[in-house]
Amino acid sequence: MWAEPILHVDMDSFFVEVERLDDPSLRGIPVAVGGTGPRGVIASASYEARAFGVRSAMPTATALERCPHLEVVPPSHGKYGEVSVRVFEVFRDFTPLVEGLSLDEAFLDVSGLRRHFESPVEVARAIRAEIRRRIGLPSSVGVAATKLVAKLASQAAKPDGIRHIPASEQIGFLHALPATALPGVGPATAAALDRLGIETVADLAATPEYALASSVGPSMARQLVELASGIDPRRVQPDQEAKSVSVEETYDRDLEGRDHLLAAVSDHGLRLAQRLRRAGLGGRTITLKVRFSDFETVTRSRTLRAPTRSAREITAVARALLDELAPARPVRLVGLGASSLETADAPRQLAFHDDVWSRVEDAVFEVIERYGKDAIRSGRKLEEEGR
DNA sequence: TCTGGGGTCCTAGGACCC
DNA sequence: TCTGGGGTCCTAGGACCC
Repeated sequence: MWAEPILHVDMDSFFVEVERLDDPSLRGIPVAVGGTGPRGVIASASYEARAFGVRSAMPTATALERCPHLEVVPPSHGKYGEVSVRVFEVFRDFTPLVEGLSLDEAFLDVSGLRRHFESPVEVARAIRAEIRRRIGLPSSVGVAATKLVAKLASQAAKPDGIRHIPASEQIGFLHALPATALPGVGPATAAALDRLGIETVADLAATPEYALASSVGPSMARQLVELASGIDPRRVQPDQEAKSVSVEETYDRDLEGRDHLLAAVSDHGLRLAQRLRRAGLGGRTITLKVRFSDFETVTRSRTLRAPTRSAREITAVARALLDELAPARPVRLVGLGASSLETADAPRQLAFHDDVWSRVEDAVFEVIERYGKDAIRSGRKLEEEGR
C-alpha cells in the first residue's frame, strides 16, 4: 500500500486561464475575471494581478484602484463548466475515485494505480502533464495521506507545481502553518482563536478541546483539535448528490416596490425550474432570499407536500413568501432556491406524476429545445396579436 | 473597499408525535 | 394535575468555501 494515496488537484487561476486559452493577448499581464458593474467583485485573478494585491472576492472597483491597468474580463460560466467537464474526464481516465469540490478542484484516491505507477507523485506528474497536453491549462497537486494535508499541500505547490508530504513529515508540515490555513477557519473563528492567543496549528494542537469549545462550539472544537493533530479519516467519496439548487442576482440599482420584486421573483422562478429540469430533479422546499441595501439578508422558506420543478408552482410559492415578508426597504439582491431535492426517477416519482404543471412544462420545454423558442406562445400573446 | 453567485454544514427553537 | 424524554421535521440564520 502507498502511504500517501490521496491527491488534491487544483487548477491555477482557473477562470483567468480559461480566458487566456481563447485570447492569448491576456497572457503575461495582470488579468482578473469578475463583474464589471458597479457592484462587481473579482472571481479569479492572475498571478500578475495578485502581485498588485488583487484578490478574489474583492470589489472590482478596489482591484482597479490597486492595479489601474488591470484587464477585467466578465465571467462566462458556461465556458468554465465545459472546460471543467474536460478536466474531470482526465481525472476519471486515471481513477473512478474522484470527488469534485468545485469546477476546478477535486480529491483523487489513486491507491488503485500501484501496478501502473511507481509512486503517487508519478501519478500526479502524469495527471498534470495530461491536463496540460489535452486542455492547455496549468494545475497544482498536493500528495498526502489525508484529504486535509493533500489540500494544504496543493496550496503550497502553487503555481503549477507538485508538493508531496510524506506521512512521517505530516505533523511538522501542519504545525508550522497559521491556524487560519485550516479549512473551516474563517474570519469569525480566526477572531475567536486570536482572543485565545492561538496563532499556529501547533498552538491549536496544544490546546485542550474543552478550552476551545466555549468560544467556537463543541463541534468545531473537536474538528479543529483533530485536524491540528493530523487526524482526518475522511475517505474520497465520488458522486455526491446535490442538496440544493439556487439562483440569485444582485442588481446594479436597488429594487423598490412590490411590482419590481415580483418581476425578479418570476425571472428567478423560470431559471430555477430550468436548472432543476436539466438536472432531472425536483425540490420540495422553496426558499426566497432577500438582501436589503444595508446588506442585511433574510430568508423565508416553505416545504411542499411533493417535489416540483414547475416554474409556475415555484413562482407561486415565492410570491406568497414575498408577500409575507413584505419588504419595506430597498432590496439589492433577490434569490430563489430549491432543497429537499428528489430525482425524477426516484421511488417518489409518483409525486411527480401528480404534479400536473411540471409535466405540462416538461412538454413545453421539450418543444422549445427541439423547435426553438418561437414555436410556443401563450394564448394571451396570440390574442394580443389578433390571431 | 462597501461587499457575486453557487454551494455545504451547523445551530437552535418550536411543532408534533409517541 | 403544570409536567418527561426522545425523535423527526421544519424554519431561520450564520459561518465558511471556491
